[in-house]
Amino acid sequence: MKTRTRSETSRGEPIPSGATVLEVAAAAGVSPSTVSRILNGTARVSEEKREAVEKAIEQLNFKPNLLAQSLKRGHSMTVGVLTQAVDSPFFNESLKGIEDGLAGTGYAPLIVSGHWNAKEEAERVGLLMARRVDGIIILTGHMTDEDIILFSHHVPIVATGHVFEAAERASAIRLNNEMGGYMATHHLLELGHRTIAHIAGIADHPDAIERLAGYRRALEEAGIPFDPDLVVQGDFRESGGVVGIAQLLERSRLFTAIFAANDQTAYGARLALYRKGIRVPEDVSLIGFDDLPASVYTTPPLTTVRQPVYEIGRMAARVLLDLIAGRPGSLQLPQLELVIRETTTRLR
Amino acid sequence: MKTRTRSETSRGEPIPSGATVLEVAAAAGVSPSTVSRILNGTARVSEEKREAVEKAIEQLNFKPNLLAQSLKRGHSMTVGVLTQAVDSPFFNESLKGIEDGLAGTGYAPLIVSGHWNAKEEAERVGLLMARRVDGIIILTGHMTDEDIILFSHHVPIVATGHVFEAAERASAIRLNNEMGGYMATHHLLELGHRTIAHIAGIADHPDAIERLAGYRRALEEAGIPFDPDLVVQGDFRESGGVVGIAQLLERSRLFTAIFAANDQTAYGARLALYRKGIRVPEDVSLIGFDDLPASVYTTPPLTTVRQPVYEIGRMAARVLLDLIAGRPGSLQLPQLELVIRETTTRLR
DNA sequence: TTGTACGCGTTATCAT
DNA sequence: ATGATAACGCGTACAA
Repeated sequence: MKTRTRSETSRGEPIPSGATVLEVAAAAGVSPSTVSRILNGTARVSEEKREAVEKAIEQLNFKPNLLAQSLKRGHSMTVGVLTQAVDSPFFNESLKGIEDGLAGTGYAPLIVSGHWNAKEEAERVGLLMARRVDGIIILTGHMTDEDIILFSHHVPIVATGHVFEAAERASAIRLNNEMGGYMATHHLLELGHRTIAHIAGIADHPDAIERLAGYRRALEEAGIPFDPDLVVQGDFRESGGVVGIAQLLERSRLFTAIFAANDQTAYGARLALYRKGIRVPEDVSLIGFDDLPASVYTTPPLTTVRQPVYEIGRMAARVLLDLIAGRPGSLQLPQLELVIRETTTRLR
Repeated sequence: MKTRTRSETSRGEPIPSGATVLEVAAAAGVSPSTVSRILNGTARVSEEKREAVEKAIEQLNFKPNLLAQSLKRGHSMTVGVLTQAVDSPFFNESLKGIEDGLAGTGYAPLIVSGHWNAKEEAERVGLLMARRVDGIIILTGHMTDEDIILFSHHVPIVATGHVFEAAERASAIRLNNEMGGYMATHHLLELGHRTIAHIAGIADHPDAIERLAGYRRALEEAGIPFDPDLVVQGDFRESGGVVGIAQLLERSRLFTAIFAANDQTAYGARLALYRKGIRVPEDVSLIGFDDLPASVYTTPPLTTVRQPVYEIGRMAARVLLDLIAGRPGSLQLPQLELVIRETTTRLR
């Protein structure tokens, strides 16, 4: 019969007990410093003491107190992540990228939400700093670039959805959203559409503004005058798409295609169209922006401009790690990509 | 002109500087203990010193180092959350509930992922313990109940998707999944369906097993013999729904309705049916389980059994807070609820 | 190679 | 009411 000498899970994972280096040292008959040395491989230790200590560690299920370690070493092995909403598929794609980018580095993400509120965002970042995170990733939001730079004087920061020039300890990861808006609209134009509506994103968000600019540039290039009646305000969420379609329909412009500022907006638009008995893509073509995982499973699957959200998160993590380590932190991002599925079709 | 005496954001949020109580004490001409007393309101302090200290705090932008506080006080004001996938809408609904349940309490969630892997889950929980979280919320997963009880000897735990009896410092939040499976199937039966397929969840997951049991009970009650050919294995994800439909169709049973083990499975099934030109709900009725936010926006909107995922997260947080405070921690959960939308219809 | 003593930043105890 | 001192658990300079 196998004797269970220490508490462990059914699969053999030891369960940390809360023992301290002192107790381990006492049990092994050595000094605490020797235990520390063995733990960190910071100096040579005689074989017999090493064995004694390792045995004691195992028997006591000792795991170093990361709080104490952090206090002593001056870093917490934690990176703060400011997201806007934990229930948003868009942000969570990035979160997954961050998680993967951090995997195996010993760093753990501490996630807080800003809810698109500049004041709340700043307060959350302050919280992260009080917890002495070693770096912060900011996923878009409404804080000003100046504020971010200000914060970065105290802790390295990587931000997405912001446009500031890279500073000493601050990097902005940006995609060419203007180009994305252009690509989406251009795709529609190529299919023969001439009356193309746009449901925009959050009013003052740089991404939203740029996508709209791309939409206008494509139109202009095709010699089609910009019609403000074809553009309605959205909010990057499904509900904005629903409302947007309602408004568009009220204005009684006969659009044949819609460019939604993001996929979630497109989902809402899709539903509103369905409610009105307007078929996609037979009656109206619909294109989104982001390529969320769910867009593969809509009916019909959504044509969209793929934004490498996951990769952005992953890259943000790597760049932040660079910044923390005092390295320059270069970034090379994948490009936007048109993903043609089944919600867009040639105008009959 | 307003003089800016200290560094702050454009909206007036002060930026923590990393000053210590010692520096504040020096600047105010008092002892560190007095500063601490004022910070924590732990004893009466003369008005003049209070003012001096508060001024020093403001000028230095002092914020207490939570790491040091935690070490000293013996608790970290952090609760660990073991989720399975940060990119899953299901788990993120709960995460949102947890976030809200923790709001205003000073506790912050530290989120780690187990990826449905018992070994990884145990390892992650160990990590959380090393970081000295004050409690842990486990969102389903594959760890055994015994392991969870074992962990709970060292730190309070609230778990969902597990069935163990409440222990001293461990609570399991469960819904009646069997009833849910029954409700879904019963709804289909009421609509006149007699050949009802089921795409199951993860093979050995208690929730999946119970939902299947509910399906069987409803069938039995209606006097319909159970047909194993109508049940295929899924995995709680969209891909499982796609594969499930393919298998079902191969078996050439002429089902008129489908009960998918969860909404994501239903999404996949919906797409597979669309690909085959099978209309929902005209040709086949489809019902899911969970009522994810996205289910409102599918075309057509998905009929499903609403599981109060958000409330579960919120409740988990409150119960854990109780456990941490040494209170009993009672739970009273909202019930499952049939949400009839547009993917189910009466059999012609 | 090993141990002692100190400091990380905070709070609690004990004097005064 | 206030200050000096010890302690939380760990890592490390220094001494041996």
